[in-house]
Amino acid sequence: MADLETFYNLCMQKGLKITPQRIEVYKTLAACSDHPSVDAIYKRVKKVLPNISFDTVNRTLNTFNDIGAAFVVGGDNVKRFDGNLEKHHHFKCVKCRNIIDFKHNEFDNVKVPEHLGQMFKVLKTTIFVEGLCRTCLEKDNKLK
Amino acid sequence: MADLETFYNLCMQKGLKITPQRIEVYKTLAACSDHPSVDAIYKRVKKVLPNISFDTVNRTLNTFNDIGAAFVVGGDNVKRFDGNLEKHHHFKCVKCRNIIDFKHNEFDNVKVPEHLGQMFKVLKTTIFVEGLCRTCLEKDNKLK
DNA sequence: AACAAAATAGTAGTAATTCCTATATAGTAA
DNA sequence: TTACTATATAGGAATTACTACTATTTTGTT
Repeated sequence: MADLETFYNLCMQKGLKITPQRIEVYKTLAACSDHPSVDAIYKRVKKVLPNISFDTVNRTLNTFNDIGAAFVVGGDNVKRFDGNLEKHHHFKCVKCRNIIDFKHNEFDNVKVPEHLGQMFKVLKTTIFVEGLCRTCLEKDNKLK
Repeated sequence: MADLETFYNLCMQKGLKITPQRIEVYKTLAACSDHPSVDAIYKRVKKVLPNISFDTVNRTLNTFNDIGAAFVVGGDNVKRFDGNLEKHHHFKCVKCRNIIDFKHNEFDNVKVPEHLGQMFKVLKTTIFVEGLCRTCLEKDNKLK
């Protein structure tokens, strides 16, 4: 994730006020290498700002998502945020629904097709692999 | 989505019983070109099977996801199902969170890296593009 | 036709997320 | 600095999505 100064600029550009809550949520998310849920981030931020409310954390994260300072991953019950702006890709087990990051340089420079680039402002392109993880595969085999 | 006979075979292979509810959910999902939520599918199926319960629809869709007869898309609050097994890719607007399908032949034969293929049984590989759709872009510009 | 395992209907329950409103704060301009 | 206005926050209530539970029904098989 980018540094705080970039964050300040982004906020000013979007007309968002810089508040201690936003700064702390931003720093917390930036320090995560996993895909924390809102609740997980809330608990961590609460250690620094004990009075912060769950709603504020949730609203702030959604705001970050809107302005492209964070991304939502998942597709499951719990919304998870990805503050890792370093290029990486996702594998998702369709059974246990865990999402695992992986890096693969060849995937990092995928060219978006012309017609899409004209219709949308593209912020991010990732490869999304779905299948069965080893644990779920073994469970499947045992059932037979 | 594949035809009913393929569905029957898949069920037998996995030891799942073939019920009118499962058949109807399958047919309904197959007829959708969008990404319906559980609730949307429930409402449609209810027209044919008025007594079906929400729980059954939800459970059935999750079962389909488990056996690879459908996929979950989204990563937002509401779980959405994709019954379109034809090769296609997704664009997601980070702001309004709509997911739009697009086809691009060059994306259809992405090779999964060696180490991943060894760790997981890969069922599907798609390109996931995130950014801002035209509507949201225009709203953003108006705010300034 | 009878049986056992699996699936369903109809809630009730749980957990995640958003909404509401009074209060507090950030950024701006005098 | 001070005052002002728009925005943001805290706290809790409300809403929504999803899952769990149990009695009953059904499937696939003897």
